[in-house]
Amino acid sequence: MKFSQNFTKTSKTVSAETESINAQLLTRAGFIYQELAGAYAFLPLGWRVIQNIESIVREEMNKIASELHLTALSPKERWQATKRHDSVDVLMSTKAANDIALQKSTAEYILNPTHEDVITPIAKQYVNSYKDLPFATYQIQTKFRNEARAKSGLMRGREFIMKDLYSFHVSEENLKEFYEMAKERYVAIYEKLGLGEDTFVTLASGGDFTEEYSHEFQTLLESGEDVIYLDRNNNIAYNKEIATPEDAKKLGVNFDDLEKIKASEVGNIFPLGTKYSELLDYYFTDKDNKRHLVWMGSYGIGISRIMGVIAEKHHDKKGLIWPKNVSPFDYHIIALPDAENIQASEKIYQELGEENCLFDDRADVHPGEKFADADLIGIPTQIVISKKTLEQDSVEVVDRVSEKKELIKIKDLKINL
RNA sequence: CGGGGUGUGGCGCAGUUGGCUAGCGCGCGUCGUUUGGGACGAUGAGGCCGGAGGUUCGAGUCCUCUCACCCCGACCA
Repeated sequence: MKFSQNFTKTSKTVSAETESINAQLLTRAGFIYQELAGAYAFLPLGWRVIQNIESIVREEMNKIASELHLTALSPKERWQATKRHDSVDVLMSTKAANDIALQKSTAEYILNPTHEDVITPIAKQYVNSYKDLPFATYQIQTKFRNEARAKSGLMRGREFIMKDLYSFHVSEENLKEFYEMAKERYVAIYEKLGLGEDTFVTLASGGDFTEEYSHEFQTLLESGEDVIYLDRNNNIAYNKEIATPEDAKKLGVNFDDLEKIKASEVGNIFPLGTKYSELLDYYFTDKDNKRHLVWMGSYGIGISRIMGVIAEKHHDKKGLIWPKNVSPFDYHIIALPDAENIQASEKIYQELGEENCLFDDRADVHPGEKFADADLIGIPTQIVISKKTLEQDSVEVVDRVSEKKELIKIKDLKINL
């Protein structure tokens, strides 16, 4: 993409009210635009990051489930059926203004905060036999939760993008098996996202979903919203909300030796058991023609929150620093002004592939501003092209992190990158 | 939901005990100069100060209500 084709701009300043690093940097760099408290538009550069995160998630999820796309709206009856209509306080609902005005209907629609209540009736329509179980399906979609207090930029929104996976089984054992498989896929995802080293499977309460446990994936982060109790060597972690000396003992670790450290939840998995199938009368028939409740699991990953977490973790004074796998582009071509340089750079841009490059083709912008913009946007590899480099048939390849510069012959560029 | 804070051109801000024509920086337009780390000069456009009501000869400034956003806490399926 050419810089001149991107309609957003970078900014040197951001409101003094904006405290969170991810909101500051992503806003200044033109990745996101705040529409209201806890709801952000993803601008072209930001949307590419989201899509990169999504494709990493898809790659792993497709190994264990099929992708679908559920509705964002649902009838309120869906939520009444599971008794969550009145118990879930973050529920957002809407009515059709015109229906109200014309007194045609008073129907209330829910803006889905999650989809257990929605997917289960669908599963029930198609899968009623042990022969069709187990199965799993997932989607990536915008969720709506009326958080009492939206905060910290992308970290806690009222509208956010989430990957949610649901699995259905004939037995607890079968559920557990899949649950472990999902856990492995999650580990692989955070690895690919460049968060692997700092992300720990963390035991947490089952919350509203289940009386049992659940597992969270917590990424160590100074600005995180959670505190976890961690034993790095044995790879054991608890969420503070449930950590007790007794639990620690059960796992053979000394409670007092656990590291207490701040983290941000980037995913969670719940063994739902038969809670929802009971509420929604979801049974399957076994081979002896006996009816049993379906066992279910639910597995989430906060896509947009991950973008926030990455921004919080990977930046310096100058701006963002994207891990290669999620960076909006592979290369940031900085063509220093002078029409000739820019024209010459055009060929390199084509050669490296328009899809892979952000090409700063602005002819009327000073070098310093281009460098500052590139550092702020944070594409890991910068390619500087100037009269100086062209005289040597070369470009200067700069690493965003180390600032190491290397002169590379244009003809060797593809080999060296 | 409790507590604290902030709303003034596109963005970031200043605006004195109420006073005259509401300022500054960035950005934007035009002209010229400039081009390896956020250039310079000239010139110009753009705001009835979140909204409603009130006090006053006079309100960005004081009062009441309200909306929005930010921060701390509670909550977070």
